[in-house]
Amino acid sequence: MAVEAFAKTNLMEDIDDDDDMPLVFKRSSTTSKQNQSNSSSQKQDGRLGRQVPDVRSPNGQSSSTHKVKTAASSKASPAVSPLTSPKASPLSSRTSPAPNSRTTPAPNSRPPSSAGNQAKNVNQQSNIAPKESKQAVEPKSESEDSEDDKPLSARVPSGLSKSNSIHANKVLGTSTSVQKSRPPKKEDSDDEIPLASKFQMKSSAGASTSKFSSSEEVKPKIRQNGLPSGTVLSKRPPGEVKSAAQASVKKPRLSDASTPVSSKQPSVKTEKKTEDDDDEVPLSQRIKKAVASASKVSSVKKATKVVSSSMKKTKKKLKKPKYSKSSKLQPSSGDGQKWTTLEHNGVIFPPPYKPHGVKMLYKGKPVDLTPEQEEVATMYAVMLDTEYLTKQQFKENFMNDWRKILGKNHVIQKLEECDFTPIYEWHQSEKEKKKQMSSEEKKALREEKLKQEEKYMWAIVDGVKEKVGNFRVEPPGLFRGRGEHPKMGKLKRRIRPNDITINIGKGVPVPECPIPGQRWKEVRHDNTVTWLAFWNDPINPREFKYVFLAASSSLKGQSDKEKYEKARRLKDYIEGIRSAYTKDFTSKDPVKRQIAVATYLIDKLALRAGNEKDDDEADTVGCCTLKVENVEPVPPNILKFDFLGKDSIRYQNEVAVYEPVFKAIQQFRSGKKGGDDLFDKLDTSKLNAHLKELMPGLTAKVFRTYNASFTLEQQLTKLTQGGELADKVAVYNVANKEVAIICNHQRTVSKSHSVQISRLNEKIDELKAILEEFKVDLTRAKKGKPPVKGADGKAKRNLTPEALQKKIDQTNVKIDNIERQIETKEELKTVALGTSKINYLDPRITVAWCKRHEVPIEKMFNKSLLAKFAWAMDVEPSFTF
DNA sequence: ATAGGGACTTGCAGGGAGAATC
DNA sequence: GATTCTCCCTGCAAGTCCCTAT
Repeated sequence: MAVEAFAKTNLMEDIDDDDDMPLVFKRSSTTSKQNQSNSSSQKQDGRLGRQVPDVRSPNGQSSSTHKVKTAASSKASPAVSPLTSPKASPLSSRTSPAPNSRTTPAPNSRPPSSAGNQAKNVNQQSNIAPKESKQAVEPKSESEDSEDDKPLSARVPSGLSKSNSIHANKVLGTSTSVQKSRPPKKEDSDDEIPLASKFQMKSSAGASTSKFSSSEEVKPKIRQNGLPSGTVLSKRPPGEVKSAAQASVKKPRLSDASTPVSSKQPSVKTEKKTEDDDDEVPLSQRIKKAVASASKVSSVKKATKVVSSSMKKTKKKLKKPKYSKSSKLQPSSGDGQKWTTLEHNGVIFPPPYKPHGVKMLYKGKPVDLTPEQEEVATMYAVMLDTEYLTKQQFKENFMNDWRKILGKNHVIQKLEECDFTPIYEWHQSEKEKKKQMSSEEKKALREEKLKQEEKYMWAIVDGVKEKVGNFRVEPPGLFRGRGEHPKMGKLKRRIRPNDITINIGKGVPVPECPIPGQRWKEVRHDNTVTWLAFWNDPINPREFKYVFLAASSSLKGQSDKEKYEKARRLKDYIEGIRSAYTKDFTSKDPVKRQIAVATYLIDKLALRAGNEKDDDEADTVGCCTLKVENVEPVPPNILKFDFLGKDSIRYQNEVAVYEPVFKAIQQFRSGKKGGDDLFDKLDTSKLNAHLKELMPGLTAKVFRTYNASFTLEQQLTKLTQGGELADKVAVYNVANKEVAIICNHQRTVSKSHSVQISRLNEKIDELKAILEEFKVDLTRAKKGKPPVKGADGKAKRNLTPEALQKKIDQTNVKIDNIERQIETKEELKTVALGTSKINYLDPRITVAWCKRHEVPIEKMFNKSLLAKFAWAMDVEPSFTF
């Protein structure tokens, strides 16, 4: 507990430290006051004729300007944007607009590839012949860099769209044309920089990190992670590798309580020493250490067998051992060990139910309910104004579960006779009361909550204080499945300590069970996993709910980095992969043919893999589970996609594909019914197994990351033209939007959307009326006449024609601005930008771009993202994905 | 080879804080 | 100062993919 107090102190210091000063990447000392000072409520894309949402700095300062001209030039508009979208259809200009323009952006909004790309596609035939599919595709060397780095659609030659010439593209995926020159490899990755020197870079780096003095490094005994940029220096670096002894620990079985983690748990102090020692060792050396020790023990450890053998395989196939090193030997994935010491305080439970005593009605009469019955009734009552209550499935499931609590002979028998309104109204008034609380009261409440939760918010992982992600146990409620989920409305019962398994380091105190008289279900000491606790999902008892560290933790950061490194590695293989699947479009082996087409769709359209689903899940599909009815071939070569994907989000798209793909799809469909599997010889494990043969570690989802990050970088490179800070921010948002569209990241239109739009339209009307008056006054002023009286009947000031003209111009600008605002709002009303930023865009692209263009990184990343991407902050400005 | 357990990432919605606007 | 708007955070559902047992 002394530890905790101590750590807390440091935490507070660190927090105090971090907030106010923006981390600004500068190339010269002149970096822009001007950058920061461009302030207005909106920024616009002048040429585009639309606005881009404002981006605020963490202190809330708006950084937009009204005079964004170059931000996204006409070229920048997605409507005419070139090349990067995987949805970009070769026949885009021919494809008729789909009913839902949001979900079918590609055919209509994607332009042909740029002239440059056409040129690049001239020499299509690859030097690299398609490999036998049993062999990993040869990664191409850096010097072979070609257009194949691009997402497939980015490479689709414009000739097709212009001339509808499929033949022009027949060797799709095999081009080796020259892409614009890249920086030398050594600049590409900071992986090769020894950790120690990275730290030096950080602490002595110029403007961007100068506010963090190196003295911070020696400050805390327990270093703290999970804070934004300010704490970068004191956190355990993502690339850190365990010491030899740590790395050699056997991977234990989950249930193995005798996990051979060092039996003598070091105190935090001791731990710190170990850490510090390790910190002094450059990453490369530590990797060697880890390799040596890992190889020593692996042969005798049962649990590590698989990993070891796959490592061998990997090493053989990989041309670039650095990847195998970084992805296989670092702590988060090496021999399976994720941590050496782990301390935390367990989880916090929701408060027990407090009965309110408000009686619901049954057949118009008040009913007495026990607290337990009332609790469930209240869960339902508070949802009266949601869509769920229009769904029969929800009501049925609810009633079935509630009935169990009411008991067989309860007066309440039929849901239709229930009137929950009194409880609903009580709940509404409680909400209103809460809303009406003064800000002091609210603050006090918040602080009280924080005080209760503080101890659960942090874990100490290998001596580093890390934020815990979800330390609150989920409260009971009614299950809100998405789409038509068969289990919606079922009661999610209360989770108790004896449902929860705790994972914690050996030799440290087991978290106290916060509910007196109860105990944890189990305590494990499994250092091969990152979860701190889990319980069985009451809705799907076969599934689990985990408590993990927060996204800002080193553990998460490390795996995040590995994810992007893997995607980045794909660019070295993509050419071979594409030529391999292109060849297989016409393979006689139906399995090969299906794999080829599926891979093509995943590559081209960023589809998800599509695992099989049970009957008790919502009926959604991904690539491998597409049904015949989900893909309609429209001759000569259009595929119309329409299906519900993850979260029951509809995917609608019309894409022109190459003839062999089109034919293959027709063939896969023939003789099948609408509900039959399109890829009947395929599932995700077969597909992924195949992909792994092409590139170690490759799975379907890597394509999504690759295409998203690649598109971002392409768009940024293409669209950034200097200009004001706001222009650049606008460019970034345009690029971000491209990616969101590719990935089909949608959101529901906000309730207030139409109100907002009509308000803006009203404003425009008002301004137009004013404009007309000014015009009349101007004509009169030119004739030396006084202005007409205002709408209020009052006389107006005499103005010179020049002054009036100025007013007219200003009003026109205002009208333009609002019109763009409307356009942007409409464009983005169903597009969610955040998801791609959080999950798909390699933050190093953004950071490097910010550094190159002197954009403060917090214009792009909010506080959470800064913390999550702490590992990416020291990337070189020359970084390319 | 396959099913299913297990661990982790990805995704959307809702609510609240605080900034912007009136 | 009140109201509106935006953005961010949190919650938790729903995916992916690996691994092991059969």
